[in-house]
Amino acid sequence: MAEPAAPNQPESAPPAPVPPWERTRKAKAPARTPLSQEAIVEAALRILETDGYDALSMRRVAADLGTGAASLYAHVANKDELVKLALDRVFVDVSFPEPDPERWMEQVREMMRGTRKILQSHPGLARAMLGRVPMGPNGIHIIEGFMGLLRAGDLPDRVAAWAGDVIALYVVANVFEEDIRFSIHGEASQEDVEAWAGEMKGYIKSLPPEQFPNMLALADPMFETGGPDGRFEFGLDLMLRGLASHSRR
Amino acid sequence: MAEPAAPNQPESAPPAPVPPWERTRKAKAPARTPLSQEAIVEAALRILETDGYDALSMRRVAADLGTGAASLYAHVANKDELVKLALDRVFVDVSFPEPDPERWMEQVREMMRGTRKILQSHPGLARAMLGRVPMGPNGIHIIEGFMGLLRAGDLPDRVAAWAGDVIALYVVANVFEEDIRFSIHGEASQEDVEAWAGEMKGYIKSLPPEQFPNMLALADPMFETGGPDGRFEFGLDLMLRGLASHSRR
DNA sequence: TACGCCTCTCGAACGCTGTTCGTAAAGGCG
DNA sequence: CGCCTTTACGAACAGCGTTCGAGAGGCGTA
Repeated sequence: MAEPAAPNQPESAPPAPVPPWERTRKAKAPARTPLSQEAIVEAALRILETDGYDALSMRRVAADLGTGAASLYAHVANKDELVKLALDRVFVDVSFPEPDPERWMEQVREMMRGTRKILQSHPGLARAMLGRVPMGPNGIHIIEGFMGLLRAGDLPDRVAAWAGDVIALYVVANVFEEDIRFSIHGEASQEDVEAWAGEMKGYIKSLPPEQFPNMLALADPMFETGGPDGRFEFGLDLMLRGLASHSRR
Repeated sequence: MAEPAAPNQPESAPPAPVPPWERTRKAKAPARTPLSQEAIVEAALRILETDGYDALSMRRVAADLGTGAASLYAHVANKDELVKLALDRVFVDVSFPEPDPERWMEQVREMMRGTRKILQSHPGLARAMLGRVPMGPNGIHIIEGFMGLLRAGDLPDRVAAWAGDVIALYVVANVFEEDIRFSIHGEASQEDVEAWAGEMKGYIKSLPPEQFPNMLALADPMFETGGPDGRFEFGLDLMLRGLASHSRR
């Protein structure tokens, strides 16, 4: 597929041989399909965005590029590296403000919200981030900016450095968990979630009170969804409160 | 394995037909290989424990049981259910104390340490927990106990309920991240980790100071490993400090 | 211009995965 | 003793990441 006349178009494939005049004209331009690392990474991101992590396979990326899986390996060592490249690529869009000691906590909150949004829009990237220090050319700037915000909080160095880790892990894990819930239960609507929560609540309340007094007491808040961001915000706030207790400011 | 007449032995397979006397003897006892859900779950846990998550495949479980993969599906709907069953099975070993309002925070700490240890000893279970509410017959008791501890902290109901989620997510994510690091870099020894940290620290310190002032300032604590538990304890403490700020006690 | 080199492409194949199907065998029951 | 339900499981399907090796195109040199 993807002969000179129509490079990288998955569904074209005219079986007719290329006419001679076209062939000579092509001799100058890159006649081969212009495969490149950048194109591959972008195709991968597109798949991640539209079809999720499980749909991301080397064969699928290659197919979207109008070629075979083997061709990718000339530009990318393996799938792991591809995912890592995609990860760093997406960090271009994470922004961070100039640290302001007066409102550093709110700034951290905003930065984490933004990071979460971006990870959410590319299901599978969260999974790819876990267990890695994403220090690509873009990632390293993000980390620098994040550390700047934490340092504005006048925290002990060790607290600032380690808290960065913990908070980042929380954000990533939060998105990953959500991804998994999607992939298990399907992309449930808010109503479906509420319905499921209601069911669970009913189940909890049917438990023997003498054996499960605490779950019974907490059944309502436990299954109060809090909207799509409520619980995320709560956890973020919990950690920021913990940080505040370290701050000398 | 090690049955009377040696069924379930992957490498035995005597091609000779079973002698008649043996055959009649068999008629009473369960002649078929005594496959059961329990045996399958236990085999799965054994694999998880010794060879990690990536080694856990239906074929491998079946092979360890001296049978074929298809046989498992009579007792287990699919791999996902198998993992879920294994998850609940392992929760038998999680213990939790009688809530003591005087030291509830320390009790939470201990319970989370124990949970982490158990998850660590079965790589892959952490992954299986993400995105699930592990409410099996055992899991539900664990949750009840955990909620009891949090309630002993005299927190607002919503804070207690949601904090349980957040803290559990943190513990699981922490172990999962560690698992992944293992599977990427191999089971690195403490010295390897220290060596890698030293390398990274050197790299950070070689960065242009005007572009990366914050990372430079935090390079040392950032790559101070803190031992195998240091960072986990720090994160746990961070969240408990946040909880303390909610406590009415 | 012609040739050889060198890089990129990519079909085919390997060994792995989870899962399904259909057959075959064993146990309990009439 | 024979039927019938339950269980076992080899073979196969569709997918995966990755490797190999043949072939094609562009470029530098003669």
